[in-house]
Amino acid sequence: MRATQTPTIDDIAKAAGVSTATVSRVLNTPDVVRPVLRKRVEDHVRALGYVRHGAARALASAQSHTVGVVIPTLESAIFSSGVNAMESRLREEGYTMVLSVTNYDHAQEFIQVRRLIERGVDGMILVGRDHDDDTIRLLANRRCPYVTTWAFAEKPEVPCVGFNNEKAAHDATQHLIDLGHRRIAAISGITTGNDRARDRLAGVISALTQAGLALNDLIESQYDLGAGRDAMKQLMSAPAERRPTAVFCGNDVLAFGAVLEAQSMGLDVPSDVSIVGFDNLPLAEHLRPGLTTVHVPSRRMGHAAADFVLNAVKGQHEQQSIALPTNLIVRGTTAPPMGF
Amino acid sequence: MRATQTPTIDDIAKAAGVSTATVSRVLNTPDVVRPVLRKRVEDHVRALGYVRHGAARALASAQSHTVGVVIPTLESAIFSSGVNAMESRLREEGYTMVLSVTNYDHAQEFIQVRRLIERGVDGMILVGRDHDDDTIRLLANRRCPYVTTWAFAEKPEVPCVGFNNEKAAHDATQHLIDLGHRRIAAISGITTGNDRARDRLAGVISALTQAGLALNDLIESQYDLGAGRDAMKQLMSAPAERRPTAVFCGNDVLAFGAVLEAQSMGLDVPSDVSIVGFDNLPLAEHLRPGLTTVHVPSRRMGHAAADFVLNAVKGQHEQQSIALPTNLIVRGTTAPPMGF
DNA sequence: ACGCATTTTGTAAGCGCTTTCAATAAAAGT
DNA sequence: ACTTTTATTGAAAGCGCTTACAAAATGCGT
Repeated sequence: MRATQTPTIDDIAKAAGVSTATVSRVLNTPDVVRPVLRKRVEDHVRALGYVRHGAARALASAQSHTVGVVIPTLESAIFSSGVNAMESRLREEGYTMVLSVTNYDHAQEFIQVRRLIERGVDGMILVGRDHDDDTIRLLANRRCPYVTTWAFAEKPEVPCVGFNNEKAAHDATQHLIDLGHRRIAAISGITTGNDRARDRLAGVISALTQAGLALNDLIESQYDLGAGRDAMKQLMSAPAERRPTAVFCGNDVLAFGAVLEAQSMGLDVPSDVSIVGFDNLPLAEHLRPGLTTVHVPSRRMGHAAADFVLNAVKGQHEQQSIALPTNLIVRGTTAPPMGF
Repeated sequence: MRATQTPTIDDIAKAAGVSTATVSRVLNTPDVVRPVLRKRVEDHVRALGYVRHGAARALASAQSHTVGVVIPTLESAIFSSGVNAMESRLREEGYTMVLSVTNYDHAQEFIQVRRLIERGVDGMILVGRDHDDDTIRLLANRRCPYVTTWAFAEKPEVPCVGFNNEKAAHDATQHLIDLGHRRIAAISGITTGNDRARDRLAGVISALTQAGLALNDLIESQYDLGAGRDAMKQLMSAPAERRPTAVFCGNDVLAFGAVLEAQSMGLDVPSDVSIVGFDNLPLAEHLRPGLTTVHVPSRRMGHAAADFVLNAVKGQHEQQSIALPTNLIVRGTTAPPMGF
């Protein structure tokens, strides 16, 4: 009579002449039930087109087999590769990714995290070390395992699987200094509420300071091509003797914009101005000239972050945070300053 | 005694001295309960830090407030903007997006769809018109509302919110023909199991045929920069008199690769070879020269697709499929062929 | 003040599954 | 052959919530 309804575990049990407990077992721990029975149940499962009811499972077992991922945006390519890696790793392990976007807003992040907890995610992956106290407190109260990514700090207050933004930016800047640049400017992402942008900028400044230099100029800008171009235009319109000979960009999108704008202005990259980016997006290697940039192991990081939460979900507490290496990839957009 | 446990609706009910039904009501249909009581309950909800249990809700109400989105990949920027739009629309409506990736594989897609149904999504958004019969049948059997995107057909067998890939490619090709090109080649995405790629190619060929021309050359390639460059190199290494004077690229990533490769080979774009892309990714406008490409309203489409499923979830069946317009954006990579 | 319609609340029965615990069957000792 | 272990199964109690339905409270017209 309920033929049209979607079949439940009871239907299978009845059809196979076993108890619901047995059906549940062949579905979850097959090796614990006798092959004869297992086979019989499996046949009926197939025949009836049975599909498990996730909510019921989650309610009964207190596990949703779901992990929340909260990122600033999906618009740019910055996070896509890492998120893709997380998804595939989670999927391999039988988990489903629930994705939320915050638009770089901590208040939004709190709301998203809350929602994900409502959805009953077993664990959570966040971006960056900076979060509302509320967010972290909520996670802790609900004992929701989580890990932060795209950043790493020596004495992290939160578990993280990421890389040292400051050091990476420091190295990139050092490369410019070593090349002989003295007037170095930066186009940074918006630093407010964005620890990655802040750390990178700090790295630039520390390298500069260490070399007895000061930042030539600084523009904070949105992470998009147009904004990068605008910023570059502004930097390059300073009088020649004060104009930077090298520009550090907070990410590759900004750097692409900077290169393109410089070229539009009739400037040669790198002979008129050197540019370094951050992320090593696929385009970086193909652009003419190739973009010197910091390679970020986003795929590895995505995998590692997924593994980290999954371990935590499975009871592995007290895991060490993981620092992944970045490395500067020198291509064609950097060279010694003119006349050096 | 269960102070450390996460509070349930019963705890709230007890604390506020009302029944669980009332608590449920202030949570779901607040205007149906007297202000005094509502206030009292809300206070306790806040005080105890109560968070709804999604699985229990879903089980009891047969609604998860969740929508599944299944896309080929997150690696390239092709889908990110549309997915971002879906997410924000769904979120606005109180729904959560569950994202799955298929890597352009229909069998994977079936598995993902199945998993999402297990997770109890209320609706689903897929990409393209082509799917395994199993997938469509499963969706139908489970009465799971869904919509397909990034494609549109006049007499669609499945509901869709998308655009006409064939027509768009036809128009782009016509543009090349109108410019005077006669030797036109195509770098297509892998057409196997990809209706968008197939439709675009069909559009190219139909425009060509209509003009009494045949495709000069065709290369199917992965959707990535490197593959685009390789394909372009191959096309351009034909003897000058047979070499195409214009190349249609199945998407912008391929087109970026083609432009970059042509330039690397010392060819001028567009005077030596014209190139058109498809998608109008942000970079298209900034590249030098600007890429002539088909603008795809991915944001609008994402919103519309989300609205479509949401309506379907709310009982609006029999909705019309929606065709969104694309339009050719002529920039600097196309010009009449040399000596025309 | 009274009866009726209407609005608010509470009672309790599930939603579909997992899992404990006890019961039974099979295997292993002696 | 007879106990003791061990491997399989089933009965049934929830998991935390929603939602008929019934009951109680309120409002209204007269």
